[in-house]
Amino acid sequence: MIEITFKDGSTRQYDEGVTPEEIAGDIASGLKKKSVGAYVNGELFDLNRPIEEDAALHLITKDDEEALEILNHSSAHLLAHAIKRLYPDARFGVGPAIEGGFYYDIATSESITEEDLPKIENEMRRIVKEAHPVKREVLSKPEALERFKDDPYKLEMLEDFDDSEVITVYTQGEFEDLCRGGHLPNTSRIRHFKLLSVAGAYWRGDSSREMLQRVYGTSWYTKEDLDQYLEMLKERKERDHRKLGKELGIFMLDEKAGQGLPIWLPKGYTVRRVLEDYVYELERRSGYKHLSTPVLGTRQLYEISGHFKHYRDDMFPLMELDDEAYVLRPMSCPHHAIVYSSALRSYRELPIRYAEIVTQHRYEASGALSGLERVRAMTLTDAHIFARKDQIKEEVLSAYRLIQKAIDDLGLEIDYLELALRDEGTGKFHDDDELWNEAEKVMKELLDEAGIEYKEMKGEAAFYGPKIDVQVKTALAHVITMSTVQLDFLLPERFELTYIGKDGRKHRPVLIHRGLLSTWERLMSILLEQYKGAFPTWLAPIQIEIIPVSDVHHDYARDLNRKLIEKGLRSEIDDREEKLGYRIRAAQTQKIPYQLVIGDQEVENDTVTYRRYGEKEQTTLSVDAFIEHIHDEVRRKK
RNA sequence: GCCGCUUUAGCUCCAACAGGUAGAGCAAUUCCAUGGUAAGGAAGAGGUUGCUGGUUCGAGUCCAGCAAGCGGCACCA
Repeated sequence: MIEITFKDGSTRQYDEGVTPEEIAGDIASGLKKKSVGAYVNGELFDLNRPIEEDAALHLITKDDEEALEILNHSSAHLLAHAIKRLYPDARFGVGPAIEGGFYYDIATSESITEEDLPKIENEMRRIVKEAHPVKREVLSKPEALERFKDDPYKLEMLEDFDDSEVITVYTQGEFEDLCRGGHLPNTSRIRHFKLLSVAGAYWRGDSSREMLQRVYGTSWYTKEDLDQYLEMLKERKERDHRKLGKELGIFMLDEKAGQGLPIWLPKGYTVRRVLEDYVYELERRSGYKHLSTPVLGTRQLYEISGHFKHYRDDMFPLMELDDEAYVLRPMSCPHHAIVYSSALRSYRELPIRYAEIVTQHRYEASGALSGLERVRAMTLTDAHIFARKDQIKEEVLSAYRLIQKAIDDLGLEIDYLELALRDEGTGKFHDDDELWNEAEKVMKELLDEAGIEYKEMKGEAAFYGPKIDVQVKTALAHVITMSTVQLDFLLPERFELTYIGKDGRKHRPVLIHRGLLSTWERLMSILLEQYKGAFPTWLAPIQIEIIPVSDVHHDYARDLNRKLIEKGLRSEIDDREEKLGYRIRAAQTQKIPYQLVIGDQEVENDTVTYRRYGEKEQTTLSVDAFIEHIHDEVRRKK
């Protein structure tokens, strides 16, 4: 007999070899149905895995977070099982559960396309119906090597195991797979799933190795959950910034203009100008000095900075002429370092904060380009803070607070922070250990002291130093890097930057790189998605659409339009010879925040009647009250 | 860059899917209708079917190469 201790501290006696499933059934039949796995002394157990010794048992039910992972993981096996039947020569890489679903990496002689997915799904359903028990088996490494001798990918994975490590194999019907588990005890427990797409994926995530085919799918415990997830995917398409950007005239891409080189259309540029003005003012108030530097720089400049050595693959190639060579700048820190060094600096001047709206060019891989989200020419508000070492913490934190404010003003939310650190021995980072250790230590300290949580990301640092990346989540759970604060001890060395200290001697300042709101391109893609194209009034390219009922109201409407524009508002008039309903519909489709219908009543009383985008209610105000109303919204960034 | 898919009028198309020489809706244009909160009516116009080759008597339809876009991977603001 063994003793099982439950969550609430109570205990019960069972025969040795009892399974979590049996125990669940012993407690309540409903619990047995709901259970999908268990923790036995903290170790993840399958429901049907025997417990051999006294243990603390925690059953995982469908309501627990881990439950979906178990389901998706089992679904991946189900997928592989079906593929193996349909493509007998298939070999398998890895097949994990991921956020929102699962995938399996597969090598077949015949390529799988999306048209094959229904066929594979049907086979999966057949295997579900066949209700195969899922059995776990422990093997020694030599046994495992023998068992998978025909599967090169599994063999390669096995090589990484220690000889002493527990290796497990899961079998369902004629299909078996090397796998850590846990799994549902029977294929019949997978019900509501759908295969979503096929894509290529490098074996072991290594671009120098062969590419496998990855089939993506999603699996849920109820039909409602599955439908809801599929609905979310549909909604994501509806909100896609590329679709909205085209419909609303925000930006365009053109093959002849160049891949990854977006063109800002008048409406998009209007929004961008509002953002630029906003950021300029925000920075001015926060002690930043604005300047402007060129898009081209000499090769020498980027050799000094180290970009030429560490960043060359991301740069457009050299332009050589006469005796000089130039590059399109990928970053603006070298220019700002030059400006810093153009005068003798005193410790009293520091920190010096330079900000600039810069256009940068980066040679992004063609396959990485995507709408406004990944481009090759980008414009952003970039800043570099030159500070004394004793000012680092305060400056990094105040940069972070500025970021928080800007993100909040835009109606977005910070999801989490990443602290990107270096990974020694990759060659991606400069090699002064002392500088690295010091920089990483300060960053951790200041975050810890301020009680700010973060995720450490090894190997994600910039080549010149560690960085704090601010991740923002949109309305559709789309997480993206929005802002960054980077600590750099290297460039000040490279550019031999100095300031005169209290002691009359020269000292080295530190450089803090600060990216506030990503790039205007990426920010626009996020805002389009966030607001589904319906910009808040302060950002909207057209804030007011005036629609005169008929010809007799044109003069009043035009005067009104002029007046609104005069008052700094973005107003437009639609006096086309079309029916009222037609023009109202046009204004609504363009998601214009305020739609003003002007008829006899308005002309007579010198008023406007407006309807907000998406609402039915109509409000009549005097012209002056209306202007004040809009100005108030703009001030409050609504 | 890599794997797969896609590419027909300004936009959107389950039009032309046994290869016979291009069809619709919307938008735009002109005319008629002067209309109070999401599409009034009519007419005409608009395409070397992404580009370059090939197969064929004949190619939007088949084949090859290239380009761009999309889904991922790798890379990343």
